[in-house]
Amino acid sequence: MKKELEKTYDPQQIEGRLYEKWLNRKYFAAKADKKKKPFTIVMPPPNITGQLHMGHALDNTMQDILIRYKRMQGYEALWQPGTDHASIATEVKITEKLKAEGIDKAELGREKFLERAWEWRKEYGGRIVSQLHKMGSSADWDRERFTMDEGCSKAVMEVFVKLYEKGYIYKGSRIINWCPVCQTSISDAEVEHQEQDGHFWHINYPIAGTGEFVEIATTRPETMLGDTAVAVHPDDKRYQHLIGKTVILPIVSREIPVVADEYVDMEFGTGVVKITPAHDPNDFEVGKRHDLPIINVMNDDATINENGGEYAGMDRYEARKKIVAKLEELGLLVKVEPHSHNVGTHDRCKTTVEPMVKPQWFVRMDEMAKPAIEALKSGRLKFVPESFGKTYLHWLESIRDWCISRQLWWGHRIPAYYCDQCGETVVAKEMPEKCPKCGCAHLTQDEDTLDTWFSSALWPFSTLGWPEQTEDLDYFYPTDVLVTGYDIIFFWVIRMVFSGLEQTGKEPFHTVLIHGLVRDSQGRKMSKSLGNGIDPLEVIDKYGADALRMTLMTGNAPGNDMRFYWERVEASRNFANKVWNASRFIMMNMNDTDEPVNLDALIDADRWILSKGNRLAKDVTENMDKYELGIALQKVYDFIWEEFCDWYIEMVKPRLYSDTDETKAAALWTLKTVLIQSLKLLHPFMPFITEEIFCNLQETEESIMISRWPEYKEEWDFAAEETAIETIKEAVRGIRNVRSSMNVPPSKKATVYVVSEKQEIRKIFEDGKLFFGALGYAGEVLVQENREGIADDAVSAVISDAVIYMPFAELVDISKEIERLEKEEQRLEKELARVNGMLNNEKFISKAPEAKIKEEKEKQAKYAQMMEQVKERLGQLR
RNA sequence: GGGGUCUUAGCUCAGCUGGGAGAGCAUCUGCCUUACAAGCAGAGGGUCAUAGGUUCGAGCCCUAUAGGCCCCACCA
Repeated sequence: MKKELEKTYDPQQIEGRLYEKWLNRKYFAAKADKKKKPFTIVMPPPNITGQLHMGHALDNTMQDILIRYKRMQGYEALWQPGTDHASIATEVKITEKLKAEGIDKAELGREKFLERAWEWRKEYGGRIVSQLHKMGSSADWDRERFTMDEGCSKAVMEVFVKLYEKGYIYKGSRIINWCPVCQTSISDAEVEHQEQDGHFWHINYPIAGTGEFVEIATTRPETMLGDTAVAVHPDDKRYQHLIGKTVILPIVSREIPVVADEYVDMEFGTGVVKITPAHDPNDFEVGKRHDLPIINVMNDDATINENGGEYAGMDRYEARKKIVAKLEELGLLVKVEPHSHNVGTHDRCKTTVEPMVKPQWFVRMDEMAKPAIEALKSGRLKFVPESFGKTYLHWLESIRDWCISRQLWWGHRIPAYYCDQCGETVVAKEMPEKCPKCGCAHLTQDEDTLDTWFSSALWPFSTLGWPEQTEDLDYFYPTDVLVTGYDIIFFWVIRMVFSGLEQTGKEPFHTVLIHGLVRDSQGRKMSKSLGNGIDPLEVIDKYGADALRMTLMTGNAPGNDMRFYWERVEASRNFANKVWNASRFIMMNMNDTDEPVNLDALIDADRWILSKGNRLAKDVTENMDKYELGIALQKVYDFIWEEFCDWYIEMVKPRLYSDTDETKAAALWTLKTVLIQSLKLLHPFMPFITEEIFCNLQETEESIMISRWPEYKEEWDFAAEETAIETIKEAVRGIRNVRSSMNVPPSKKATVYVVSEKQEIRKIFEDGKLFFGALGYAGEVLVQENREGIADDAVSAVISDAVIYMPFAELVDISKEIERLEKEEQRLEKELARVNGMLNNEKFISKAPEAKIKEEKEKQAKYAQMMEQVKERLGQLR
């Protein structure tokens, strides 16, 4: 006897057990197998500081769905997992923790700090991984990597040295974004522009040797301490006479030149700009063109340094106040206007960044951007949805050099060594024994580490063994699909593409599948500060991983944000329960003799559902291949709930409950076959419940996840039977409709007459009498050619090619019946008007495709026929 | 300033290559029908933002407008 299932589905009881089973049986393991085609996804490595949030849940669900789908299709599917050291995020957390213990990072020193960091990694690095297990993620965990493990570090050194030797990596003193709180440089991508209300201070600068002034406007008065020029537009008629003169910088009393530069916008402000090369990227460029001195006036924590004279030691904003006050006192402050402008902030700590000139390492982007642009334009790389390709192109086309050095300790230390004696710079994978120039044996390694994204840019190939030419690299690389949120296209996707192309000559993947953000029910971003985040683990505890996965996948198109509602999780859980109970029903009715059934033994209803399921497999596969995961899931959902449960199972019941029915075995075979097929289609989305049912149903331990994905079968296509059953469904709906409008309870059975002139229609109902009667609450079903013997006042439902009559002796309400028929008449009139309109249009006839015309003609005939019946009934009743 | 995207039922959203507007939730009416009340059956509810255009035919393609969101950008 088959094992009986519990009455309601309880995910808690099965998820942990099944995941253990999958792990033990090594189902997730992929190996290079030349007989199979590979399919590879690299998991975006979560930060070791991280905890699973909805974004991870969505991201990983999508990847798991694709991996499970491809695995079932017979691909050697590798989902390569790992974690990211997340240099700055982790360093900040460790520093905070140290602080709480009363330890100062600087006092602790680099060595000891790194020891603590590795301890941290050991303690927390596995946390998020075990949380991903709860989602059902079928990644090959035995291959788990870490961006700072030996292999990845080796890849980083290799790339750094290669790019340096090629001249693509260089060190230079340039203006960079500096975070005064994190005390490190950051890249352009890490700067977030925020609109802030500020002021526009108009200041008079005295022109040297005259009693005149020139009025400049600035949003950051404190930077005037570092002014080394004043600029006007070369064509500006107002200021021609000033070019070449000098002005006296107020407060500082430095004499600085007036230069002409096209950067100045004559229309904006006063048309005169103060130039501070050390603290503004544009000014820096202007300074370079005019060979201006660079005077840095700030310390690393954004306090004013010794170049700021009496303001030294003050915070930049305090200095601003003091300087404005001083200018006012000197009578040089012309006016103050409110002004809103964009301020660059550090995306991690939200501190306003300070542009500063510092020696940093950069990656030259111009050459490497070209093939990355070409990859998209040629179609070798594509985004889903496509529109993100434009974002990608736009960024690459206007890309600037990438500042990769960070003044942090946790990360890959830059492999540059400086000779203590002659100062020579040596870039090498390992510290050289002596200076190649002067032979000195004392070299010191660069103190800086690399941007965390430098190592993640190599992730698709470093995890597969590169720079070694491993079998895995050869087999699994290039990978196939990259799944990620649109928020990290710039940080990560672009850098992987140009790195992949530069190092391996190939795009690291052919498709980038983009998803949006999971927001709260009010559409707000989930965030710690708002406290509106929903913990995926809580959802799993309450409703199960399958319900969470389904919630994240339904009703959402790629790239769009979605809102999280508990109601939606409930709906998903309800579906799981539905699947569970349908399976339970089937198992309750199965007998031990599992005899094979010939297709010839099937009746119309069986063939109908088989045919529907067959086409479903085809449709779902097409959607999956187009990455329309939400649509695919919706189709499986609709099929299981409506067609299979609400219709087919109900049709089959009278046969199963009868001891004498000869088609019982056929019914059971069909139930089981279609259920298994549906479970397989559902498995990528809801792995746990499908596994549990599949194994119970088949009495096997062999997982559904390694079963074959359903394929369309020609011999399961039954067009005629589909039409037949659709006719019966139409009749059943008609009956239910009539009964419902007359408030007839289901317990009240009636004789149902099916009247049709067409022999083939009568046959359909004769063949399906048993279940048609059950679905239509019929005491008895009589199929006949005309309405002989049927009371005139019997209620009726008109369907295509037939009329269904139900005599309710004591319930008749003719006026209601007429009302209903008149409504039907109106509906048909509208339909006919539409169809006739089309078919009477000569242009439609001459231009529309033939198939469409034929379709409309068939409809016309059908509606006309129904209309005739309705009119006839109305005539009789009136 | 540039680019993207959205505007569809009361709410949240689907809608594939143009060919009779869909789902979930909510609402209303009946049902404890021996898989499931986390259920079954039925019903109501939409000038698909607005205005033009292309087409035999537009929620879908093109143009403009309005509003929302997002990204990028060196107007000090």
